[in-house]
Amino acid sequence: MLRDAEVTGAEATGDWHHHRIVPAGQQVLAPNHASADVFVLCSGWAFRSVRLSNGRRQILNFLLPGDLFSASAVFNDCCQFSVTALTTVQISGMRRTQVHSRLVEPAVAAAVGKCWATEAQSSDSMMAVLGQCSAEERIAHLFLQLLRRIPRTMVHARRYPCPLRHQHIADAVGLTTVHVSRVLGGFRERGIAELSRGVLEVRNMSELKRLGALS
Amino acid sequence: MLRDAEVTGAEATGDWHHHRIVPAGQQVLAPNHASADVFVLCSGWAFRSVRLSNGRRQILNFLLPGDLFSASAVFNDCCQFSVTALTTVQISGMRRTQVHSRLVEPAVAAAVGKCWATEAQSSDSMMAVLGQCSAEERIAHLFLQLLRRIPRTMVHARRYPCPLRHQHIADAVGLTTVHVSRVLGGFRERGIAELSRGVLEVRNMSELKRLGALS
DNA sequence: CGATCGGTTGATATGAATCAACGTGCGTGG
DNA sequence: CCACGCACGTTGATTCATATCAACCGATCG
Repeated sequence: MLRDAEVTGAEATGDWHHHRIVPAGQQVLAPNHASADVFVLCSGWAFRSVRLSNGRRQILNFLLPGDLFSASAVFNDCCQFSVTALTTVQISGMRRTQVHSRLVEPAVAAAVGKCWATEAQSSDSMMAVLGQCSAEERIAHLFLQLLRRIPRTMVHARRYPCPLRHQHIADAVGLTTVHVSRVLGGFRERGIAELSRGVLEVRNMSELKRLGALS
Repeated sequence: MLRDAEVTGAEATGDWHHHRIVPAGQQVLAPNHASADVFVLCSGWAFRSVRLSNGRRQILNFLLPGDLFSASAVFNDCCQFSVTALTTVQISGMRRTQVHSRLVEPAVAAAVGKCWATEAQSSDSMMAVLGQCSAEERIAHLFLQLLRRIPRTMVHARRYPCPLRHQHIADAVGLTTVHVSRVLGGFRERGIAELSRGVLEVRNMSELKRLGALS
């Protein structure tokens, strides 16, 4: 959990707003601990996940710069998920009370509402994918979701930065790493997409969309 | 969609609040239509679902009396899901603008926030179940979630009202009706639970919890 | 009385998991 | 600079859970 001693930058910005840097692979937020803060990811990639009693892990979503850890954290002080850094990340925390007091500003309320709606839609489509889609469709859908969110400025010649390992994909879409490897091998053979050394290269976007579009 | 001609009760309560009755099996809310209202289920059961391009349907959750169709509808006027009545239902619609203006009352804001947090947690656990659990675990988890929400006053001798058909269970947890039938047969044989003619009878709660508890 | 719907059961097919071996790149320490 | 270990990915063989196909049954309803 966030301990005061770990917080940096609080002095410079006032006590309602502070920053922290977490190296790749480390847990950023532990589950089932109350916190007075609402967190935003400022740089790097992270993911939100839960650990089940059988030891398995479900990745609930991936966090990119600008994402709230969870929009519901605006009203909820104790979250059941954990957040883990995928790359080195920079996070910013704001006091929940401070966020609440600014909710009277219509622009702030609208922004939170929009964030909320986006998250809800994304959860809904993930449930549909996990419940109804094949392995290929699941992975294609995950890629498409990520592609839409990776900033244009980071993309050159359809090569998208994407620091996921097979294990992350497997835990996000409910497959094993072995099967993820086979499916990605198929994508590569068929000239659809190729994930290698932190780069996702899309070779046939329309085929990827055909596989991964839900409706 | 909701047409004004279908709205009943608006005269009695003022134009910011109206009721409607929908018979079992009918669609209550069509996907991808904007609406100026936020809806609450007042009586009966319904479900929220999406239809995929391959024709398959994912039930996202079941709605019981008191549930908002979706908490995010408070800020979002166009939803991608549909809502269908499972039994005859009574619904109430409130003008979104009216809800917004009441959000300044701390009690209202807290209620919406709590509703939001509950929905988010439920989505998260559904994603974990769909991604990581076996057929038995999925169905047990669904039952446990429902049991917690069915009002005590409706329960006699561990017999819970539960108007789901196998098809609804199948679409909610991502299985076929045939396999749902086999799993429920197993539950019956092993004296865990029995679903028949709209009643779910729990015979061994601790075993059901062992199967369906996530953590 | 037939038709339809929901549920059950058996036989078979198939997609993904599991088990196991191997390769490759990379950091670490000798 | 090399040897080693380790994490990650790939591939093949096999197993297993669930889907699919098909037949049948009982209840309900026009």
